[in-house]
Amino acid sequence: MTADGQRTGGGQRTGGERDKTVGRDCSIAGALGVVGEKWSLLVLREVLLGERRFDQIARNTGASRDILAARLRGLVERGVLARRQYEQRPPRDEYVPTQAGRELAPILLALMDWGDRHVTEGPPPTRFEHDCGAELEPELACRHCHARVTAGSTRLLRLGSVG
Amino acid sequence: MTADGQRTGGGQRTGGERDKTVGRDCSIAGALGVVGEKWSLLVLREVLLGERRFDQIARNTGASRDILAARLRGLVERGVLARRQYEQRPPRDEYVPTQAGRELAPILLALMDWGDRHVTEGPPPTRFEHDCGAELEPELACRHCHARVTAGSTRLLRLGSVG
DNA sequence: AATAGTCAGTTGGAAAATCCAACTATGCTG
DNA sequence: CAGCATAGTTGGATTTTCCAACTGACTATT
Repeated sequence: MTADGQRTGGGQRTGGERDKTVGRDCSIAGALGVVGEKWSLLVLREVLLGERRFDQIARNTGASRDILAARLRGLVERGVLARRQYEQRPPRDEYVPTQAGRELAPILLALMDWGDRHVTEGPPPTRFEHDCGAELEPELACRHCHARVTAGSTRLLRLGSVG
Repeated sequence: MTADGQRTGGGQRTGGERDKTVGRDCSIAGALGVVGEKWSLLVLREVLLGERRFDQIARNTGASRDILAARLRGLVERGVLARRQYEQRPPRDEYVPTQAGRELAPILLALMDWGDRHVTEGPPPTRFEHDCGAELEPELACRHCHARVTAGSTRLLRLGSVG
């Protein structure tokens, strides 16, 4: 689990193996290699919500404690979370998001929005308000023209090869 | 695997079990219950890229054929993909994205962007151009004020409970 | 000082998911 | 019919995950 996987590895391969039957060279696969394991994104959700202690994260995600310990270790290794002592008397550590971890927040919000619209029945269980005062309805936009980005509004410039 | 999971189920639970030690009621968990299994998002990537045949998807993702068959079946059941005959003479089916599936494209693009910036070394293996002519650099924006949405620009209005 | 409680994990063994190569099934083509 | 292509399925090995119970460090209580 030597924090490699990147470039060609990554993929969906859970462990930290070496490329064998790789698949397409692709940063989606790379990203999933870092946060795509079971429970990782839910752990990150809790941390971003401010829940930073082991027991709470375990309770709120539903992950079993051994897997949670493994995920936290992995996310710290890969730079998504950092571990910090927040109390000395009983020496206690907490997990906080790194910059890279905070930059996953939009992805979680987009996933939440999709889940609200396509899987959750009834009203959204969790809701956010944006700084502008409106209830958050996120959408992906182009940084340049600020128009919405959808499946049909892009054209492929270059495609990663299939290693 | 009765396409339930939703509301409270979903979670990270891979099979289609019933809530036991659920975790927070949350549409992120719900969404991951639909597309969070290993390989699902890479399969969707291929389908959205236009690769719609079994063998190609297998090759381009690196998933083994049995798992791929299970994923395709699951994604069709859950309404992310649809199966359609594209040829009669040798009767052949292809997998195409549904509307819900196409609406996952922004999430894949956001993941790709994050991967480009935080895990892939070197230049992005895959690049898109937006309709506006600029190379795509996606960001999450508020549908109302069109400002960028980051980890710090939202406030929690309501939080799903921990079932 | 013993006892109990909290927190953050670790352990061992069972269950489930994934991997892999080989095989089947269907229809076409020569 | 033999050979090829596509789309899976099968069986068995390997890897992950689950689960409950346990450890270890420290604090609070009596």
